[in-house]
Amino acid sequence: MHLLLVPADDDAVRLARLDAHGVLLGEPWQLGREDLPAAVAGLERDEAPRWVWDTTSDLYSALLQAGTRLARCHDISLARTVLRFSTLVQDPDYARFALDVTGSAEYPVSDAVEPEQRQESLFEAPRSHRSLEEVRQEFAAQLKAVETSRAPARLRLLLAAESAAALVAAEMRFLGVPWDQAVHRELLEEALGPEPAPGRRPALMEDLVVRLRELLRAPRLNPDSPQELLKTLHRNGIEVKTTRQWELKSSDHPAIEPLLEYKKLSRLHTANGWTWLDAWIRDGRFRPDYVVGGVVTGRWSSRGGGALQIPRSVRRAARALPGWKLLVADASQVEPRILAAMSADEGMARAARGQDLYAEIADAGFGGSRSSAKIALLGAMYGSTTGESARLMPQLKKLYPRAIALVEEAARTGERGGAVSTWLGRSTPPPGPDWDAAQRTQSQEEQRRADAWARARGRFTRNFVVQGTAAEWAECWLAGIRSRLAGLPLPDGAEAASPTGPAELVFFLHDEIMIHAPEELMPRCVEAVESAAREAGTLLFGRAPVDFPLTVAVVDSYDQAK
DNA sequence: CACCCCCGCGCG
DNA sequence: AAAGCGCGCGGGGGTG
Repeated sequence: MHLLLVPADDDAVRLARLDAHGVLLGEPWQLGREDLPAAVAGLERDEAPRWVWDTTSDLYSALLQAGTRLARCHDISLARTVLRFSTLVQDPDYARFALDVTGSAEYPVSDAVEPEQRQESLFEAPRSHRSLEEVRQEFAAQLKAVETSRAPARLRLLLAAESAAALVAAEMRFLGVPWDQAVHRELLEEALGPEPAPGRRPALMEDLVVRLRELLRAPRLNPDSPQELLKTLHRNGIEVKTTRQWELKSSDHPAIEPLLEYKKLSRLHTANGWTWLDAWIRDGRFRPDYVVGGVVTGRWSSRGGGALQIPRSVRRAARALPGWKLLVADASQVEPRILAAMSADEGMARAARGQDLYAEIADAGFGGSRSSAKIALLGAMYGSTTGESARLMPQLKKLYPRAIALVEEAARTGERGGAVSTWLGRSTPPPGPDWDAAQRTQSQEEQRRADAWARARGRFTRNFVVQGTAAEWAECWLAGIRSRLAGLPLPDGAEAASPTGPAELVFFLHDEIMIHAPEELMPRCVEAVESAAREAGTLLFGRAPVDFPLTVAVVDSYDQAK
C-alpha cells in the first residue's frame, strides 16, 4: 500500500491511496498542514504504508518536528535521478518523462539555505506545485520503469536504499551531532588565542605574520594571498611552483616552519573557528544539510558547515551527553572489498575474507609489503598511471585478473564516451554536449586536449563503478541500522524524548556512522551496526564470500575513535 | 555591489 | 610524499 503526499498550497496537503502500480484507490483527500502530523501518525500506525512524495525533506522535516517518525518512503526525486540515466532502464517513455520534470538540471540541488535564513516554520515552502495527478503519474512511470528494466530487483533495492537514506538524512539533521561549544572554544583559544574582533586575525596568527614578514623581508606580506606569497618566496630564493604545504616542505628556509604553522592555524580559524560555531551550532547540536545522492557516484554531499569534512582537530568537541556515549563505526577497506565482490575475482575475494585485505594481498604477491599492495590497489581503482602504483600494476593484474579487468573495462568504456553502472544500476551521465565535437577534432593541439579529456573520463568511470557500489553498500548498511535502532526498547526510567527512538543515528560519512545513545543501550547498538553490515553485504551480493568488517568504538567524544 | 574562477586544504 | 577518484568551503582576485 502506498500513500501519496503532495503539497497543494501554503497550508494544505493532498493525500491519496495508491495500489502496487501507482493507480488511485478511492478519492484523494486534503488536510490542512496543522492537521497533517497527527493524521500521518495515525495512518502510519494503522496502515504502515510506504509514503510516496517528491522530496523527503519537504514534508518529513516538519513531521519529525511534530514528533512523527515514518518507517519507509519512496522519494520520487531521488528515484528520478537514478532512473533517468540508468542503463538498466529499457522503458523508452521514462527518459522523456524524467527530462520533462527536471528540465535541464543535471543533478539534484540542495534546498539548503543560510542558517540564519532558515525558516523554523513547520513546513518549508515547496518550490513549485505539481498537481497530485502529475506526481502520481511520475510515480507510476517510475514503478513501470523498474519493473520493465533489465534488473528490477537491483533497482528496487537501490531505490529503497536511497529513500531510506533520505529518511536518515532528515532525521540526522533533525537530531544533530551533539556539539560541546565550551570544548570547541577551549581548543580554539589553545591554538589561536582569545577570540578576536570580527574581521581580525587571532593573536597567535598575527604573531606568526609578524615573524614571517621579518624572515621574508616583506613588511606588508599577506600570507593569505597565494600570489603575493609566491612572489615573496621567490624573492627569498625559495623556488616553489605553488604554495601547497607538501611542496613548501621541500625547502629548509627558516620561514617555512612558521608559514606551515600559519597555514594550519588559518585553516582552523576560517573553516571551523568562532564564525563556524556561531553559524552552525544551535542548542548544542551541529545540524548541517545532507544531500542524499548529491555526488554523481551516489555518495552523499552536504551543504553548510562542511559537514563531511569535520577535521580531526575539532572532533574533541563532538561529545556525548552525560550518561550517553557515541558509537563510531567505520567499515574497513570498503572499495577494494566491493571490487572483489563485483568482479567475483576468487583470489581477491579470498583476500577480502580477512580483517586486513591489504595485508592479505601483500602476502599473496607483494613479498609481504602492505604499503606496496595498498598503493597498487588504490592506483588500480583511481587510474594512476605514474610512479610506484603504475610499476606494481602488472603484478596486481597477474594476481587478480578479473578484478583488474573490471576496472580497466570501465575505464575504456568511459574513454569512448560510454556509460558505466554500479552494481545496483546507477549509471554515469553522458559526457556532455561538447564531447563528440572535441573527440572528432582535426587540429593536433585540440586532439591532445581531447585525449586528455578522454583519459580523465576513463579515470572517472573506472572509479565510478567502485565508489558508487560502495555508496550503495553503505546506504543499505545505513538503512539496516536505522530499522534496527527503531526497534530498541527505551531504557528503564527513560521517557520517549525523540520520535526516532532512544538511540540517535546522528552522522554518516561515506563509510562511517555515528550513533548517540544512552550508555546502557550501547551493546544493542553495536549488535545492530554489525548485523546491518552483514545484511548489507548479503543484500548486494547474495552469499558472496566477501566480508565487510567494521571498526567499532564506543567513546565519549569523536576524537577518541580510531 | 554581485558574480565567478582559482587556489589550497579539509574529509572519505 | 603524492599520486590516481569523489566532494565543500573560504579567501583572494578578477570581471561586469
